[in-house]
Amino acid sequence: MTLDSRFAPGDVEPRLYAGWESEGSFACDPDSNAQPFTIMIPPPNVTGSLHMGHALTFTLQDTLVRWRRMQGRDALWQPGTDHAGIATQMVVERLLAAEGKDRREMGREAFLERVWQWKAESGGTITTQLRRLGASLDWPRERFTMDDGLSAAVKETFVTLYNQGLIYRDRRLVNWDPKLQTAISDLEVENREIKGSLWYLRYPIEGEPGQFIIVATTRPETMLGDTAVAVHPDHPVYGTLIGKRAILPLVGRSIPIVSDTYADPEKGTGAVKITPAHDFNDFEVGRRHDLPMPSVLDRQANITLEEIEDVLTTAADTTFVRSLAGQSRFAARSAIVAELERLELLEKIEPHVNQVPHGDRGGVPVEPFLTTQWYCNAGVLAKPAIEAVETGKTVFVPKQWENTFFAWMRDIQPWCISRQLWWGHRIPAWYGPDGSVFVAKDAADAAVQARAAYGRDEELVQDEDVLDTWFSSALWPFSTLGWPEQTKEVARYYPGDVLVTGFDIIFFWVARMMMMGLHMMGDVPFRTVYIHGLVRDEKGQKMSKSRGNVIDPLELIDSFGADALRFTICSLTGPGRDVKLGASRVQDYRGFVTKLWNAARFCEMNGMRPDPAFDPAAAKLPLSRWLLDTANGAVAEATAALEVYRFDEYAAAGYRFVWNNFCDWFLELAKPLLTEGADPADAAEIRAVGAHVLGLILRLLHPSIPFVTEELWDRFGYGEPCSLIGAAWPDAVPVTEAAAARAELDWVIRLISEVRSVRAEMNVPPSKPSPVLLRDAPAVVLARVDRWIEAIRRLARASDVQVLTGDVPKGSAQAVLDETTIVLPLEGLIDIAVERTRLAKDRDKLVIEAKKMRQKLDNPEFVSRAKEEVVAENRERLAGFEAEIARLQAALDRLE
RNA sequence: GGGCGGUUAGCUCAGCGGUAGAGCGUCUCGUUUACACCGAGAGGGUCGGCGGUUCGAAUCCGUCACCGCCCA
Repeated sequence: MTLDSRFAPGDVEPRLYAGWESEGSFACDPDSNAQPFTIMIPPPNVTGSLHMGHALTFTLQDTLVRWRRMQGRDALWQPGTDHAGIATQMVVERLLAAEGKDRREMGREAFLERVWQWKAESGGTITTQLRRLGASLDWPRERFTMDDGLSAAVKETFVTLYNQGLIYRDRRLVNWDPKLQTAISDLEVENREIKGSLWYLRYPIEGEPGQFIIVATTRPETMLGDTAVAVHPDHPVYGTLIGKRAILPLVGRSIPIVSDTYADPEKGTGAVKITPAHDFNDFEVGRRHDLPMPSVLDRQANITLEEIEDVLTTAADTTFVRSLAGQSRFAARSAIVAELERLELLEKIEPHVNQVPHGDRGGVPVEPFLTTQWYCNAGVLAKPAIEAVETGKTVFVPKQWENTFFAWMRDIQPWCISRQLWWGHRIPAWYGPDGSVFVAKDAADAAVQARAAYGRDEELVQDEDVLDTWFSSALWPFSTLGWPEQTKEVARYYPGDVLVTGFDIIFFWVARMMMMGLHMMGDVPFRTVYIHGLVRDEKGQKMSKSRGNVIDPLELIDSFGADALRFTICSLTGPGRDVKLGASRVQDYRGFVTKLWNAARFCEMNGMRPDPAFDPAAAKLPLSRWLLDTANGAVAEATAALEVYRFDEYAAAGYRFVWNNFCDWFLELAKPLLTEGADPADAAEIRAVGAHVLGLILRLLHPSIPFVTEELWDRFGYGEPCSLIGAAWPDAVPVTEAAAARAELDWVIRLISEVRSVRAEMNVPPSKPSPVLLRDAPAVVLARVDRWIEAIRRLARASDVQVLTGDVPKGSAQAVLDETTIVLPLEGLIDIAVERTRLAKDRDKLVIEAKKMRQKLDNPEFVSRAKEEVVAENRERLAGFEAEIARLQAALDRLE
């Protein structure tokens, strides 16, 4: 075999991924006896391409899935994509616009055909890209929210909820996006701070010439639809006007001045104009006072006069008002303000910052708009979902997010589920000639219902609207498994184990899956919700096209390999933290992949080969036992970290073990045992244990860096090609006399480190080896020295190691290691003054520590109140400090 | 206005009652036959401020400041 000097991810990754996929390594097995482990992918938009947020969430999911699969679980990572109603329709409409076409000219059927065609051509982008990341999704099970099965689930759910009265039609204000010309839900609205104005308008009091009530408004353009002025009952000035009437300027309508606590006496003038059809608060006021609710904006948010025609016939300024018809809301605002100013009905204008609702897709201000829409009674569905989290049937990690979930769910509003789009699940409702509604899974069913209702066949027309995309997403945890059919997948893989997603999606998706899962399936959709942060750039800024700081994960994969990107993501994913990521971080972590590769090369060069017959319990050498014992610790740490979703700790445990234990010490200390002339039995054991632990490392790290580990696994022949993905997660092995091995290796490592440290501080060049003399060394230390003499020579640059019985040679450097004093005779190479300073500094540091310790122990409160073991520990430490201080002082004295 | 999170070494972050840590960067030294995407060593912090609880606080409580998110 002979490994290349560099790992080449670009060559390896596609080959291994294809290997895994073709061997069915990602597949779950519904017939197996193994305990299932299920993760539902948050279906990316079919329009999407892989961005850093995807790279984060899918790396974490893949790490979990690969780990559980190695633990022997029957892992299902369910793939699929979302039809993304508005987003997809916008993409295709843009394409059509480039061709000079418009969907309305094409008609619904032709347009939908075009969207499906687009989906067939371009909808696979993201799934291809997920493969580049190494995501081990069960691809043959891939689903799409608009495929036949999922559409059946949507209809089943809609009909069920309708029959239960939980889905209904209602005429009320909705958030209307005038650009997309559809209703949207509260969640799809984002408030943006806009610097605007507060206009103070004078409304003449009816029958009292020269008297006005001044209203303050941020939206003068909607005044045409005013049907009242509201004043707080306790208003000091305007309170007396309650019950009188005002004349709406321009329109001439006589409107009541009503008493309502909604009018805040502190704000503006304390009097507000009431436009029930164009403001959520005003709508409520309108209901309370039984006011007319004329709309004066149309679907495109242009002025329409249709609903105020009745009063316009007698209007004061008909010509002006008629000129507004068809104007945009923005143009109308300017025109109205100018006209009121001309009429001296504009009191003043104040600068004002207000929150303006914008559609999250269209990006334009949304309008409250009075229409009939379909609603889902989320309030009823939320109750069991809240309870499930309260009782721990579903747990959020970090737990913090449960508060966010509760806050939203306890105040949830009716969910507007109808959209005036074409791309989506068409609402399964049909209307008879008299407007009667028949909700059914298909037209035939609806016809049957209509016949029963009318006593004859009537022509039915299906509702034109489609459902909110999130309606079908809410069913994802069970619709993908075949529901409403009672498949074995539904029985086996529902509920899922963990949902991994970002906090931005808790309301949109997590909450709705909880509601639908509990209502339709009678159980929560997942046991755990792991919420990760956002990916930000290196400076902590949100990535966005406008900032120009977007990093493309595919470019990072091209440059550094998928493993480097994945390991970086794992390393940086702490609990509840955003991930700040730049190319340099990925480059840094690539170093770890390279390190692992080179360690493996060394193993290979030194004849370490997998040996299935190797029994760790039979290892004799302290070095072997120490390595096996340390590996046990790393496995325990890594496993514990993954169990609690600490990806950072999992990565760190692997990093430390590979770099600081396996490479820095095991391989270095093994070198003398592998040279010619070393004991062949020792060499054989070291080779076997090295190969064993390398195999363990590959298994331990595979979930986060699947490619390099699989490549090494295959090249070394630990198993069949592409078999690491299915190998067993490592377990602790029994290690004979582990404590003794730990004590010995710990001592060797500290001895070498001490000698290195002294030499470096004294500026002894590595080219000048020196003898290492040991003073006051007990027998156990001398025995160790005997065993480790070669390693100490190499790693501590020692020409020899000897016992010092007589005086310390002139010009020696000294250091204290437990009861032993290390003496480096370096006459001529070191400066005695520097050595004195160095020893004194070491001593003084300890003196300060010892003093603190003594003060603590002299405090009777501490001794009587602190835990016994803490007191004992402090006593031991103080004794240790004092002994070391004495030895350092002795070393200083010897310098004279 | 309400809520949440953050503030620890130059940077990114762990630690969350009992000896202040890691990675990266910095500085010094070094090519010793896996690795310069390397090795060895070193320096670097009154743990945001102020109070309190405790024998003991980076850690618990209160309060303030600043930063960031979410909701109104």
